[in-house]
Amino acid sequence: MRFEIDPRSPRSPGEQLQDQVTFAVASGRLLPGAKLPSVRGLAAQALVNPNTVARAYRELEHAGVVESRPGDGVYVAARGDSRCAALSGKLVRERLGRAVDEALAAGLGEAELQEIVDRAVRRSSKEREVNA
Amino acid sequence: MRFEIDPRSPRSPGEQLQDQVTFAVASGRLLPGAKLPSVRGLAAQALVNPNTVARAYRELEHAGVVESRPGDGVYVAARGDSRCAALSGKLVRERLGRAVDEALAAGLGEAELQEIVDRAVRRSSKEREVNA
DNA sequence: GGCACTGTCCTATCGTGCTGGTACGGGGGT
DNA sequence: ACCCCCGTACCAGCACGATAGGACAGTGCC
Repeated sequence: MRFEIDPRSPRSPGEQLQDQVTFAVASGRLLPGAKLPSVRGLAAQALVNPNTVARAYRELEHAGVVESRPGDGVYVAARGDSRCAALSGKLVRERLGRAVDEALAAGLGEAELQEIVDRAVRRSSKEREVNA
Repeated sequence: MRFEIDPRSPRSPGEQLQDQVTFAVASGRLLPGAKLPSVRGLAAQALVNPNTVARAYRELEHAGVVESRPGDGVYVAARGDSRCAALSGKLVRERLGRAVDEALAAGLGEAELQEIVDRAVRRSSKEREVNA
C-alpha cells in the first residue's frame, strides 16, 4: 500500500493521508486487521512530518476506522470497512458533485463533461493495472 | 451575477471568488466589457473581507481576465473570454480528474460513478433553470 | 534484561491566508 | 467645487496547518 501527497492539491497533507486510508479501507484494498505503515515510516515515505501522520491516524481512530496499539502499530479496525463505506461514499459524492458543478459553471456541455470523465476513468484504470 | 462562498470547501474564499469569475467569463455569463461588483459590494455580499476581494481581482487582472479602472470599477477584459477558456478548461479537467481518481480509489465501479455524475448534472442544471 | 521499534505527548516556530482598520488618490455625477 | 463611491496600498493581528525537536511509555524480539 503506497501513499503519496500531492503538494498541488488544495487539501492539506494530513487530510490527503486521511482520505487515502479511508478510501483504501472502503475499497477493500486494506482489510480489517491489516497493519498500517508506522508513523515514522509513512512520514518518511510521504515526505511529511511524523506529527502530521500521527494526527491523521488519531483522527481515523476517532472515526473508528483504525485501532492503534501503542508500542505495536496501527491496524484497520474490525468493522472499519463498513464504517468507511458510508463515509467515503458521502465524501466522494460531495466532491464529485462540486467538480461537476464547476465544470458546468465553466460552460462545459454535458457531452464534453462525459468525455472528460471517461478519459479520467480510463487513465485511472490503466494506472491501476500497472500497479497490480 | 451572484457570487457565494462555501465555507466548507477546502479552497480558500479568495480562490473560490477567483474561480467563479473565471468560470463565469469562460461560459459567457460575463461578457467582455461587463462591470464586476465593486470590491466593497462583493465583499459585503459574499461575507468576506474587502481585502480578500481586492486580492482576487488583482490576481485576475494579472491573468489578463479583468481590467481595473481605479476610481471607476473592475471590468471584464477585452479578450478575457478566450484567455479564460483555456484556463478554466485546464482547471476543470484537473479537478474532475482528481475527483474521479478518488471515487475509483474509494472502490466505486464505473457504473456507480456514472450514476453519481448524472445525478450531479441533473441537480445542477435544475438549479440553473431556477436562476434563469 | 536489553534493545529496537512502536505510538503518544508537548512546546516552540514558521508560513500563509484572512481579518480589521486606515489612508490615499482618481472618477463621475450633482 | 463638492461629495460619494471607486480601486489601491499598507499595516498589525489572528487562526490554522505544518514543521521541528525532544521526551516518554509500551510491545516484541533476541
